[in-house]
Amino acid sequence: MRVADIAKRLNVSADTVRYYTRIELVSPSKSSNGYKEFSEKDYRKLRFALRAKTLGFSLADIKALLEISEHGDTPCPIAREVISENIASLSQSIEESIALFERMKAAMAVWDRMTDRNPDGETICALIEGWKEQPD
Amino acid sequence: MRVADIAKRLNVSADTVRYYTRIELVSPSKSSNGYKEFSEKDYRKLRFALRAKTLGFSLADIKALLEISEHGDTPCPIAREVISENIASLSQSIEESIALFERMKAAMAVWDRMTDRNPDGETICALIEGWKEQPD
DNA sequence: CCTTGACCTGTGAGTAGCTCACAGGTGTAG
DNA sequence: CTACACCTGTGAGCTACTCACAGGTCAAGG
Repeated sequence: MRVADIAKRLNVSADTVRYYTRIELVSPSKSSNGYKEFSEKDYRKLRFALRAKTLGFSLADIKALLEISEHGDTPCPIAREVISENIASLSQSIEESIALFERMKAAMAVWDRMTDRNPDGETICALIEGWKEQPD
Repeated sequence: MRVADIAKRLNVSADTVRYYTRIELVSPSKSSNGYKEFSEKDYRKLRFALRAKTLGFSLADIKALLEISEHGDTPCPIAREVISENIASLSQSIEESIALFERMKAAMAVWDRMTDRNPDGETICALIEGWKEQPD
């Protein structure tokens, strides 16, 4: 299989397959004209990578898991450890995103209230504006 | 003021100030030895940038707002437009993050149930594993 | 006047995970 | 054999920093 074939089978872009090859998640052989030639094993590795990605694994983590597996060991203890860390950090980043979301909505709300009374009011902006207050 | 002074006043790292200068959010003059020399106006611009960032504006957006403002126009209509778009995309990305979070927790839960019965079970891993199923 | 040494400086490169631009190769129809 | 569509690999670009590094600055001490 070449890049376009395997990309279609995996339902991702050819560029993504090329990128995964570039970071050596897989190392396809090269045909005489220099084109990448993917094996069935490469396909399964990439499929594994895409599945792991839906669980939030980074490509670096995935690469490590594949290497452990290639070594004959089970990657599972490490997979669990990683996912457990990821759960913690994702939980935190969701909270931060929600806090940001609230700030953004609050800013918009202030602006909406202002425009009721003051059609050309730019008051939301004053929250962040004001760097020009003095001439210099 | 030099990099370290302004960084301290803004409570950010000197590298951040240097970065903001590099992307030309501000363009401090240079003293004879090549060091950046920040004015009070630069300080206010950077303060504006940091405030806008807490509302989710990207540095590219902020740069645009500053340029509009410098031109003598009010950046507020654009600021509102941008924040409104950002609210939509952030809302979506929060939903996606939560879905990911659920998938991760589900995977961990499967693993927990398995280990109750099967101390060395690596079943969570089977969810993503299996790329080695055939020898090749 | 000189030197030590702490601290500060600018610049270049690295991060994650692609995506895009680009010059050139391949393969098939006519 | 020549068009021409399509495919290829590689290099660079994206965000918002952060870090490494070689060298400059400056006050204290000799």
